[in-house]
Amino acid sequence: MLLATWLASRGQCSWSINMLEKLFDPARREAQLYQNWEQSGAFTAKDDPDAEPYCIVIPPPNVTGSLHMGHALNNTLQDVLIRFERLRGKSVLWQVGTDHAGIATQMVVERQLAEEGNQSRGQMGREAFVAKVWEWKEKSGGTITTQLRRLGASCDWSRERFTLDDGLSAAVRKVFVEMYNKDLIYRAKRMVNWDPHFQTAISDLEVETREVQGHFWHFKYPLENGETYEFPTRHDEDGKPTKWETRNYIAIATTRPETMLGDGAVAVHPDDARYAPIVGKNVLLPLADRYIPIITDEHPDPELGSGAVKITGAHDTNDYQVAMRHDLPLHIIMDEKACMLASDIMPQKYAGLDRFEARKLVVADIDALGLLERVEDKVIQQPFGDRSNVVIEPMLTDQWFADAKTLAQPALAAVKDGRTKFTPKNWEKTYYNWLNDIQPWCISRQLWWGHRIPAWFGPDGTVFVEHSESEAQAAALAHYGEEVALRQDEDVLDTWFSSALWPFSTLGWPDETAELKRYYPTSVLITAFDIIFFWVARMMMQGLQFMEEIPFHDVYIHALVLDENGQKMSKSKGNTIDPLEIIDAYGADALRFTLTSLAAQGTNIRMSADRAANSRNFGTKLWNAARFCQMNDCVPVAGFDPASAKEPLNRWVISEAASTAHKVTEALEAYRFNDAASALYRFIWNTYCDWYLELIKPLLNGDDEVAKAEARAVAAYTFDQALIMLHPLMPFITEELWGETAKRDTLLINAAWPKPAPELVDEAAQDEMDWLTRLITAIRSVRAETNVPAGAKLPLIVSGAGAADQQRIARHGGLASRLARLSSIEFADAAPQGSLQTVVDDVTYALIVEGSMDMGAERARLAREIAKAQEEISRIEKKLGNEKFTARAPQAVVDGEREKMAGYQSQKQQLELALQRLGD
RNA sequence: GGGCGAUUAGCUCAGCGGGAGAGCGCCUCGUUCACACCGAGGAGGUCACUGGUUCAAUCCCAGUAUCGCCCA
Repeated sequence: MLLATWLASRGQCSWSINMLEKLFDPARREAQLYQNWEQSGAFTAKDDPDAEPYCIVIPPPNVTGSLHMGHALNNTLQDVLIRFERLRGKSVLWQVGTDHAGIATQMVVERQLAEEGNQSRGQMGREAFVAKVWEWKEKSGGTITTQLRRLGASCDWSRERFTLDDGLSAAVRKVFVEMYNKDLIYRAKRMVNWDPHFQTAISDLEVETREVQGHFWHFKYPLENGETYEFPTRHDEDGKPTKWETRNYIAIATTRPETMLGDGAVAVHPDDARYAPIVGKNVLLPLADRYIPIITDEHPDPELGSGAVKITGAHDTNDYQVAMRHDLPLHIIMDEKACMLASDIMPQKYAGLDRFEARKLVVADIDALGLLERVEDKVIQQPFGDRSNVVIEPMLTDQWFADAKTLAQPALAAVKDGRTKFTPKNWEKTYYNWLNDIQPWCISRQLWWGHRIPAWFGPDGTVFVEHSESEAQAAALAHYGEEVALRQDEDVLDTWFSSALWPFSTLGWPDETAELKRYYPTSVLITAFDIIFFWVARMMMQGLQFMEEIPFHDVYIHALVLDENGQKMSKSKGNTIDPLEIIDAYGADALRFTLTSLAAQGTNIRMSADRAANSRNFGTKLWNAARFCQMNDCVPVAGFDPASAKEPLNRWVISEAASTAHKVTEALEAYRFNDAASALYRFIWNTYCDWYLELIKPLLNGDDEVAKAEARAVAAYTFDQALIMLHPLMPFITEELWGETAKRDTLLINAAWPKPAPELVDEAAQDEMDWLTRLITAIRSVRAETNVPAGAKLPLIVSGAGAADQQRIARHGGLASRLARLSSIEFADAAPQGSLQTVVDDVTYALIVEGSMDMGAERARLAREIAKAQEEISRIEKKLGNEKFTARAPQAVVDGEREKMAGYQSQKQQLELALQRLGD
């Protein structure tokens, strides 16, 4: 829609007629403002070949997700950068979308089916279930994208992608096939983390190791044929055994007793002399009634427990390594639900029992045999599924793996040689550590929701990895020389497998689209540290593999959002702060500004509603400044050139705006979000509202039409500058004010960011206004501290002023009078007796109070001031007295100190005089 | 066990080799024509500790203590 049409169609095309309301009402206006942006086409990437491209791909939220504080921070920061670069005129693409979240989504839909009393997943079968999930996705999958809109996220919704879209699915298949053909993907029987609840393998990263209170059960495994050996029970200081006992068993300890049913050996360290006599002999595995050997291996730690460990090759990662080294049998003793699996080696009584039931029974039975030596309480490290929250079981299963080690090498190199940079830089170390120590990546999942693995098996188990079933059939025909029935692998791929392709698959790969050409590599990836391994590293691997180019130039790692007590927010703790509640209460701008100003590099963020209220107040301050401008006809003047301003006051605020623009630009370019926020806060609140608007009031109410016109133009110009610069952080209120304060050619979202303008920085004007504000502050301070009634207007006598100061006073006396409540200003040789005095830059300013003044308070105040000056003098004296300092410090620093010294000395002198003049 | 980070005002946190800062809270004063979601003024800090480097250390280095996170 054309802007003019749009402006006309708004019910409130009233900028020149209606006063602004007293407060901005986010709840009433945000949705409309958002819609205006979206409908104006501002979110869609410009097709301007001259514009520099700028692209961010969103970390795709789970399709099941709803907006939490982490999302709010993550997307606020992205939107800040996106809006900033859009204002700078770049061709901006914020690529948005969601991922299918295999386990999470399947879980949600299964739960829903159960609640609605439907058939279960198993009953309805794969095809019907997947159809149900799609149904769910269409109906409920868009929650988070709606919520992102409420946050103000200006992403390109026209390009929204989903990891299971046709295009992205084709990309996944192509990647899988190519990696398989390059031996970067293979199928193997290996130890994986098995989640008995979801009944699927999960990756190492989806396992959370927690310390829990557990037990260490010490069992005795009797030696075969009743053999015995001498086991040392006491040692002297040198570690030589001094006492022995005769044993007919070997003691082992375990935290998972039920696994003993699958033991293949007992291992001791080769250097462990205690067991040397029995190495190579067999022990009877109790309950199972099997004999297993005692072997030596480097794995057992002689210091730990008895020094002997049971080896369950198929159910423990370390034991698996030992078993492989010694060719031990791998007895699989559990099924996919982690129930004891009936087999030749499984005693009947345990078959079918849940692992924890089996554990109790095994312990009881061992005890009954007199083979339970003792039970020790022990804090153990236990693996849990991060989604299922059940204990993960290491299991030996057939899975597909990606050769992460090979993929990692280019990914490491790209960061080492600086093609991709992390901010803050220290995260690079984390990235290196993980990639250097990377394990094969298990990419198959025993789920139905996801990208089904494009592998088909022939009757004899030969595998054909192809893009489609027909291609697999063709390959099979070539292989067998006849048509055969093929069976597709049942498994789907890890969701992260498709997410790893996100930066290029969303841009159209494998097609060579214009977007891919223009926006890849993307500019920056913004994410939290907990996703470096899951996602950042994998995107690096796959981007370098398939695009032969890094996926992003920068990676900005932001903090976690904690609650106000510094605790990680979690639903189970009940300490979550819902970003939508903050938006409801204070507006999206307030939430965004709060998060941005707290987003300092390298530290976590503590979020509380108080902070949001403060940000809301900041918005209100801006709003009221706009009302003030409106009331005083401060409207933008077409073609106004800020360099043409004459009044020092105006030149000063223009100067401040320019240097704020410089600061904010630098801060955002360096991802120093909090610095950008504080520079804006300072400029708008402290400079513009507290001083500039106050200072122009006399002008606006005066008769000098030329001065008035300049003040109006400058007030409007600098206010516009503030709106533009604040827009990335607080888009709604700034856009509203932009539209309400003047007739505009464009929406604020498409306005032009201030260009660097060093010529607008006027140091003389800055000095002069700095002096004026210090003078006003000094007089106010004297008045307040000596309890002068707030409303009283006092005469001011200036003494000791040179020509320059006299001129300044002549220029700005009126302003000072108004802001410091003076009735008159006169010059004199000395301050009158019994007046209130203050010193600014060697000049004494005396206030004449009528009647009796609070002499005690004034004396105390002057004494305090003098003491303060003396403190400074002493400090600098000490410094200047140090010959090494004057000899070695840079001349400018030494000169600076001398100057300061002189200043403090003369100030102190003046103050002492003032104290004298006060009389007794 | 390995790695990373933190320790600055009552609270939450910036800063970072040459004069200790912000917001909130607190105290005093103030509703005159943008704003009480406000204005003016003020109090409050051996910048965790111990050493070292330096003319100069809150800042750099080493160690100690406490706390937090990640990995095994």
